[in-house]
Amino acid sequence: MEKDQIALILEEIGTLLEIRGENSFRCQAYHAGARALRQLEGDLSALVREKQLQSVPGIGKTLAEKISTLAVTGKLDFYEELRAATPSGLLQIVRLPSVGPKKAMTIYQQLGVSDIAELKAACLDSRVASLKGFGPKTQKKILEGIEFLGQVGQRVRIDQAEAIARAVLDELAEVPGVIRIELCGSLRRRRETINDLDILASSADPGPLMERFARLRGVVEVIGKGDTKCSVTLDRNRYGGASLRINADLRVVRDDQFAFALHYFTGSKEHNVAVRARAQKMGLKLNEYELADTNRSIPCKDEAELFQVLGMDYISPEMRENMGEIEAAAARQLPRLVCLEDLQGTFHCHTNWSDGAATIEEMAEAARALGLKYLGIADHSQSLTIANGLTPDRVRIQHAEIDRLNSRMNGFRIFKGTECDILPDGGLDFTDDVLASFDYVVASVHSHFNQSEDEMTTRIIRAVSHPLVTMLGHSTGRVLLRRDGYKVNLEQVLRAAARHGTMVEINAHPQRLDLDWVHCKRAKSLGVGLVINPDAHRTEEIGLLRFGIDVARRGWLEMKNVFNTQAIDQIAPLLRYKASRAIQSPQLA
DNA sequence: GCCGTTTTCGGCCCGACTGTTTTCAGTCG
Repeated sequence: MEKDQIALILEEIGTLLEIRGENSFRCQAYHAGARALRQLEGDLSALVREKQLQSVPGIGKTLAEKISTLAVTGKLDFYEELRAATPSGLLQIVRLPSVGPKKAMTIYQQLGVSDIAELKAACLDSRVASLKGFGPKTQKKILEGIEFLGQVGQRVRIDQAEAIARAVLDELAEVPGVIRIELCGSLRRRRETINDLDILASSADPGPLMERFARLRGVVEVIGKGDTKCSVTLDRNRYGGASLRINADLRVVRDDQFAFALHYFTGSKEHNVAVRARAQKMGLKLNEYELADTNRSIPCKDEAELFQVLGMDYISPEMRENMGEIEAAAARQLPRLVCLEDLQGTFHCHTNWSDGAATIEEMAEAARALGLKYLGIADHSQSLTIANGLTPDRVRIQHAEIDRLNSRMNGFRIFKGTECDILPDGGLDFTDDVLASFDYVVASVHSHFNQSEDEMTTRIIRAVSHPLVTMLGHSTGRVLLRRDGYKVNLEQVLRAAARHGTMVEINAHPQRLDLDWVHCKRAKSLGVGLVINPDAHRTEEIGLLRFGIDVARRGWLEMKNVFNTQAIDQIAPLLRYKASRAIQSPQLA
């Protein structure tokens, strides 16, 4: 069984134990274990085989045994027994807002209600409101929560969340008395999908901000509102887009509390716990309002000062996942993360020669306008007829066109590339002599997504082992929140890429964003070269590169790990390097 | 259930808010 599946089971065990009223720290341990597993770099089966699971923070003796059992046999008696003893519908019920494990258990024991449908019926004839500790408002919230479940998926893509957040910040910034205001939470950490918006502001007078927030243009419901904290549901259609709902929280603090609150509400939770533990060891107390020793508060005007007092270098929000960043910051060994301004060009863009909307020249001019020094054109290859893939004859004509454009583009270079299909058997969609006519080759899977994991892994490894393949395109084929990627053992693919000097793409399109950040970090440690590509089909999509930078930073990448930070005069010889290396070392081919 | 430069036992974040109460339990982040 794979680690993501096992993580889901650990999470479910944690929730089931909560419903049964188990010690909350024991429940937490299962949730923490699930998260540790998800963020695990490298091969789970190897860790299991070598009995090294316990070396992973958050996984102790018990969890290591249970994970091993699941990994090897795909079954776990402890889990089966828990499931048998607790109606599975309760797992849905505890996810409803304002319902937690205690209320779920009360509903089950007092009313015999064990799934959402029964709960809805119980609310409609007011049986829920009559329970001790419940009332009409709770019942109404539960009903609304059931409706909400029907109409929305929970997470939202980062680009969508960001657009709504910008509109909200613009409205709030006008409110008199606002001193500082920032986005926090997973959006500030630049995760690929976002659950809700967290906004933090400082002001000596929170009242007007709270009022304004509850009346924002996008608000369809006020979930809760106090003196310093307010929660609302926003709908994007109030800002002119298609309907998309997301919850948003605003917290207002005094300005001298802002640095602590910003760190606290940025998270991640795991990072916060670890930082607080570090503070405790230093005899300090850290919470969302202050840092203090036994007799006095230690003022910090911003996060940089906060980290400094705790003996650490500044940790960028993207790295705050308790994945080693605290130790690295304390040892003054944090990487200098790559940033958008470091990018000199990019390699995976389409034009109207295949399924893009713009001409080669328009794409090149758009890239130049963004400050880039070169652009790689990688239109689809011949077998992708649905995207008007290029035949070898059209490739030759396109190359002549690129030569013509290059002859008059001062200080800018268009590189000749292809996004060449990886055929079902791992072969490539052009013959070697055609492939050799390009400056570089991006190899991608666009067909036969439902091969077995072994077939797909073998297929992709064969492609990245080819001496003329420069980089692997979108490595999992996922479309975020719409479809999972194909089944592939990325660990093996990354190892093959490292062995053959083939780069792996970070696809910057916010609908895709593969390689994900965990594998990105793994690729770095395996010595795989990464390249950030927008997969642009229109001129304005070249700007999507910034979402690829987010992934790179979450994956701890530095300039030297990202190929397209190289200056224009370095690029051409480096693109030829792999082919020449293969010729010199034929055993690699 | 995890963890250890004060601990192999005893901590593990805790404050805001809501809805139900009439002083507080449960949820949430």
